Amino acid sequence: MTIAPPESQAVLLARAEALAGRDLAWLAGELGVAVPDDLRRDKGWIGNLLELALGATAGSRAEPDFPHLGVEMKTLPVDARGRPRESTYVCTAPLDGSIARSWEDAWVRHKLARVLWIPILGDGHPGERIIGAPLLWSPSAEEEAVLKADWTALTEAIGLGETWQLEARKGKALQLRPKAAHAREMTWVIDDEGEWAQVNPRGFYLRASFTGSILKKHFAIG
DNA sequence: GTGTGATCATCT
DNA sequence: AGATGATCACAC
Repeated sequence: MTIAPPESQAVLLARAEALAGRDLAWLAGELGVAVPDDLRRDKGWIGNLLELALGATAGSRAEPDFPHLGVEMKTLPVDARGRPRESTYVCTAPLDGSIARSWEDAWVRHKLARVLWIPILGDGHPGERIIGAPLLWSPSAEEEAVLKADWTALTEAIGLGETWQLEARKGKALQLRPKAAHAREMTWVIDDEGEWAQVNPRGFYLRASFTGSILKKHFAIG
């Protein structure tokens, strides 16, 4: 079953809102998709299911999920208290020198310019998890300032070849984490002594505390 | 092999 | 329990 791409952000949001409160087993049934018993071997199952349901087109290409709308969709697993259970993957971190020269050009910034967050409630059987109320979001001035500061610091460390600094402890909101099939997978970088070196590929992730603050800001009872 | 979708597994 | 580092599946 294929769903046509939404013609506007309003339509996209309306579609997402119509799914809120449903469980994933229901949605999978509507789409003719089998529900796995757990996500160990289907880590992207929820994300792919929601993309299908909302009419995303980009697939695994390096584009927003809704290219014509400039919107990226991300599911966000949350616990009973409404706090994100995991960090959120944003995109691959370029370690090879093809780094954007400014935050304005950064891939991370474009990815996060407009995001449709879809909270997924529960941590039990995938089919029993509930689709939450969606949030069509753009970073506030303060949020963008934090992201920019983190990105600048992390990018600087990459640019200087300080490979030992490419660890998850850095960054208030944005962090670098391994992003590969396994730890033996390597990519080439030039280290701080100008020598070629091999390191595990990294990706940019949003800390759960950051995505949690986004949800809290928009859904907290005033 | 790289990028997209993420969660798992382990350590502190 | 929360964070860090490791890992799984699929498309191209």
